[in-house]
Amino acid sequence: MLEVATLAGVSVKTVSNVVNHYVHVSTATRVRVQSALDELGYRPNLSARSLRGGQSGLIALALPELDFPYFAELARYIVQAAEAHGWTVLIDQTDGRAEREKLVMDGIRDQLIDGVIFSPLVTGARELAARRDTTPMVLLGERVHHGTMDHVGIDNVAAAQTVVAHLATLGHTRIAAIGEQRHRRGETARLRLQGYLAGLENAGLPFDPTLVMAAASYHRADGAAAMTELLALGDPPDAVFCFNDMLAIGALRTLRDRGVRVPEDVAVVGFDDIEESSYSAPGLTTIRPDKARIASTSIALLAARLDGGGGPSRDVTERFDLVVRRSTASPS
Amino acid sequence: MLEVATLAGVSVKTVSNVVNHYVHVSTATRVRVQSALDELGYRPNLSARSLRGGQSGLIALALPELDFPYFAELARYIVQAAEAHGWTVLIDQTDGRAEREKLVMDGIRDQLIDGVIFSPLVTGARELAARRDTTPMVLLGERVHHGTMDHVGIDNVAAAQTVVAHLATLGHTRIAAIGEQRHRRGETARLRLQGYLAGLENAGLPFDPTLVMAAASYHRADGAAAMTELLALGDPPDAVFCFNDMLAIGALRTLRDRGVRVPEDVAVVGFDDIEESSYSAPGLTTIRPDKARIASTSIALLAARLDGGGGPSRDVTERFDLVVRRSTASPS
DNA sequence: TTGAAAGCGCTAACAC
DNA sequence: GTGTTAGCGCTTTCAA
Repeated sequence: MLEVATLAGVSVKTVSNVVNHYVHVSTATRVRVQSALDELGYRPNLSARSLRGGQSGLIALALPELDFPYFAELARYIVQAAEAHGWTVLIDQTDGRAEREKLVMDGIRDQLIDGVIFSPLVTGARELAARRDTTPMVLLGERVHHGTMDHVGIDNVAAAQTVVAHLATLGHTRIAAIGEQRHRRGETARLRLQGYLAGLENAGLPFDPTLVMAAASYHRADGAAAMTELLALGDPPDAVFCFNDMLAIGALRTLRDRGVRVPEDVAVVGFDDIEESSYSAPGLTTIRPDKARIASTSIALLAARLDGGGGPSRDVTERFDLVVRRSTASPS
Repeated sequence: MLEVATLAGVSVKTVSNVVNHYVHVSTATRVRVQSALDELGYRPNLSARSLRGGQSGLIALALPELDFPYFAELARYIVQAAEAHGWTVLIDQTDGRAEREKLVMDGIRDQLIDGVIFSPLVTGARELAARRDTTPMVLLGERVHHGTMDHVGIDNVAAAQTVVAHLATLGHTRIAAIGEQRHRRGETARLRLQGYLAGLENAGLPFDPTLVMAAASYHRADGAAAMTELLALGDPPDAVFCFNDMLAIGALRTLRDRGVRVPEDVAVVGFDDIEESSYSAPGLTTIRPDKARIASTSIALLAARLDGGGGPSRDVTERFDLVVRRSTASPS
C-alpha cells in the first residue's frame, strides 16, 4: 500500500480511502490512485484488515460429514447465501466426534471468524450452555436448550407423525422404524422416534418394540443391515420408516436383493429428500425439509447478530413437506 | 497476551514462547504462564499471527459443486489430510462458472491463504499460464499445460479404454457414450471420449457417431435424458459408458422406467465410484479413482511448496481401478 | 480533501 | 532463560 501511495504521490491514508470507497476523495486523486493500484496489482491483506477492524468476512460452517448428501446439499445453499452477504464459508468437518465438536464450541480460529453455523451431533445442552467463546453462533438441527444462541430447524416430531399417518392411511399396520440411537446423545433420533410413536397412537396402531431398529450411524450400510434383521423377524413389517434417506436407500437395497417387492410387500419412507432419493429404485417417499430456507435463515440470523448484536435468542422452525414417490404407492 | 504476561509477571515474549512451545523456557515459568493463560482464557489471534508470520494455516479448496458426490467425497479426504498437517480447509464453490474460477485464479483472500487446491471446470491452459497470483496452487482433474503449478489426476484416457475393453470382452458391440461436452472447455470429457474411441479401435469395433451423446452437465437428469434419446434410436446400443456415475445413475433410472433390463439388454458403466453407485439398482460397474491418494498427494505437494518453495512443477498420476458390479454381468 | 502517526496482536532479532 | 523492541498491512483518530 505504501508503494501504491508513493507511485500515486499520495499518503497511505488516501490509498486506503480509495480502496474502501470513501466518499470524500477528489476524482482526480481517485483516478491517480486507482491506476497506481492497477499497475502494481495491489491486493488488500485480509489478515491486516481483520486484525485492525475485527471483521474478516469469514464464517465457519461446522458439519458432521461433508459427503453426507443432506449436509452437502445444505452446505451448498449456505455457501450461496453467505456469498450473497459477501462472506466466505470455511468448512469444518467434525465427523460427529465429541472432541472436534468441542473445538468448534471453544472457537477454533477465534477472531478470524465472524460467526459460526454449527450442526451438532453429540454436543448436548450442557456443553452448549457452558460455551464461553463469544463468536455469534447459529445452531442447526434439533433444538436443544440454549441461552444466547439462535437456532434453525424443522419440527421433527411432526414430520415423523406425518410419515406414519401417511403409511397408516395406505393401510399399513406393521410399521417398523430404523434409526433409533440408544448410545448417541443427539436428539434427532429421539424426536423422530417420538413422532413415530405418536403417529402410531394417532392411527390406533399397536406399538411393537421389535420393529424399532437401532442404527449406529446413518449411512446406507446401516440401513441395509437393519433391514436384514427386520426381514428375519417371524412377523416382518409391511412398512419401514427410516430416519434418513441414506438408511432408506440401504434398506431398499436389501429388499431388492431379497426379492421383496416395494411397495407391494414392504413400503419404505425416508427423511431429508436428498437428490439420490428421486433416482432410487423405486423412487423414495420422504420428508423434504426446506433446505434453501434453512440456509438463508441461518445466514440472516448470523447477519443480524453481527449487525445488531444482542437480543434474545431466536428459534426458527422451517417448513417441511411429505414427498410421495413410488416406494409408498398404494399397497393394494 | 499482555494481560497474561502481567498476570504471570513475565514479558509478552515469554508468553509467546510458551504458547508456541518454544523449548528454552524453564519449567517453573512455563507452569506459571500456563496457569495465567488458562485463567484468562487466552486464545491466540490468528489474524495477527498470520499478519506477522505470513502463514495462516488456511488452505482453500476450490471445487465446482459441493453436492456433487465425487467432489464431496474428495473434499472429505482433503479436509482429513489437511487436518493432519494442521491446516484448516476453506471451501470455495465455483459452480463451474468462469468468473468464479477467475476469482480463484486471481487469489481471492490473498495472504490469508497459504495455498489452493483447485479443480477447474472451464479454466483452460491460457488462463492458467496467465495467472499472476503467487499463492501455491495444486490443480486437480485433467492435466492442462501449465508452468509452475503442480497437478494430481488419473489417466482418463486409459481409464476410458479400460471400460470399453471390459464391455467388449463381455461381447457388447454397440457401445454408446454419454457425457461429451461440445460447448465446454473442460478437458475431462475430451479425454474420456478419446479413450472411448481408442477402446473401440482396440476391440475392432466400428465407431458410430450417433451413439455419442452430449451432456450439458454431469447430473443425474442429464444422464436420464441422454438415455431416453439413445433408446429412441432405430438401432439402440447394447451397452452405455457414462462419463461419470451421476449420468449412469440417471441412465439406469430411464432404463428401469422403460422396462429395459440391465445388464441383459443394456449394460451400463460409470466413472468415479461414488458411494451411491454400490447401492444403485443394479450395482454400477465403474472406474474408481483412488480419492484418498489424490487427496493426500495434493496436500503433500502443497506442503512441499510451502516448505521448500520452488522447483519444477510436478505431475502425479494416481491409480484407478475398474470395479465390476451387476450392471455389467455377463450378458449371455 | 488529504496527511501523520498510533496501534490492532503477534513473533523474530537481538540484547541481557 | 528471558526481556525489549520493531514492524507485519491496515484503518482510524486527529490535524492541517
